[in-house]
Amino acid sequence: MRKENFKHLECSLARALDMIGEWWTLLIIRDLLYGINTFDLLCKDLGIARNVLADRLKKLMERQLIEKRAKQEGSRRHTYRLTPKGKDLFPIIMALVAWGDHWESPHGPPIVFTHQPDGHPVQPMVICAQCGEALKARDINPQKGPGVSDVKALPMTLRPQSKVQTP
Amino acid sequence: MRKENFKHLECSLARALDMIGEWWTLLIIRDLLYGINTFDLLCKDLGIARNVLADRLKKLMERQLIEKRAKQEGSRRHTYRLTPKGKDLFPIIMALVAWGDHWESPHGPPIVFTHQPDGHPVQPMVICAQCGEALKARDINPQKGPGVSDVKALPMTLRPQSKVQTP
DNA sequence: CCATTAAGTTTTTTAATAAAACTTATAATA
DNA sequence: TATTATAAGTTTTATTAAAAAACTTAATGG
Repeated sequence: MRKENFKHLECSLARALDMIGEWWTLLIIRDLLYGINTFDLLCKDLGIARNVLADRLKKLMERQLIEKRAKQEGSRRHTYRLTPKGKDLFPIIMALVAWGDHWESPHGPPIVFTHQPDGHPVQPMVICAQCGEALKARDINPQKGPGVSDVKALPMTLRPQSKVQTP
Repeated sequence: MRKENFKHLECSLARALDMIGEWWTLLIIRDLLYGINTFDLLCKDLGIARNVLADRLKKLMERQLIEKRAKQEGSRRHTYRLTPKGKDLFPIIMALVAWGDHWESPHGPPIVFTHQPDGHPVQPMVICAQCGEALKARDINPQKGPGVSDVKALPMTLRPQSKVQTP
């Protein structure tokens, strides 16, 4: 049967993954951040099949994460650019890179990112902007929010008749 | 042909996605964080097919993001738990949730996460732990790191003969 | 004007997903 | 104790997506 999406879940993680959770998508966004921004460059850099790249770019445009611009007026040669919505994924990509550096790079990071103004190595960390503390799972509690349209689609722990205990 | 992995890329994002980039995987980890931790509970909560869930759990165990424990000694009823490596994805999940709340939840967030000790709504933000600044793409520059084993697998912008310009 | 490049599309093969039925063992209940 | 229900998968079949390579169409560059 058809590959499912996550629209049946009342969850912003599911919604985010519906936008960028497909195979290759986050790597395409990474490349656009690097300035690798035409169809053929993306194709060559990632080693992605052309039909798959075409599909992903189309979906990313529909979802308004990227846009396509003609290099010259009326030309069919294009450049793909991230929209603000797409650029806003940059910090998350950096956090994933940091996770990969830490857990999956035994010989040291393949890429080091230097941070302006003084060029120190960047060290991504997720904090709560409200209180400044680093995020830890045990300090956080999920509750039903204002955007709920179907209680049955919430995670079990948040449904009224829930018998599952949070850890 | 077989669905590719990203081992041909010298990039910690690619390595992270090889661990958690498959369909469903991050939602399974989210559920484990919520305390939804048995096969049947996961199955029911997510609406995932049983064979796919079995495949994902097996891979997550191989990759040491989760582990399985018998509820009682010798029993076949199990509980799945995140390892430290798996738990370390929590801040990233929260950052993705925040992105989804911001860009994909026009009626407000479906779930609000309160933050200890005073229960204010959490507001995930990625900063540089070194200098304390919020991460912005323009302040960051990628450079070849110590873990590079094949220069041709680096992103085009970092290869010696590169002609692509970073934006 | 001719070769090359860019940006896809089409075709074919292979792999992954979904759904439902099935299996095996354990736990709860009458 | 016998019966039923639950848990944790596995198997089977149908559908969909991905990979690779060839093909198309238009625009540059020399």
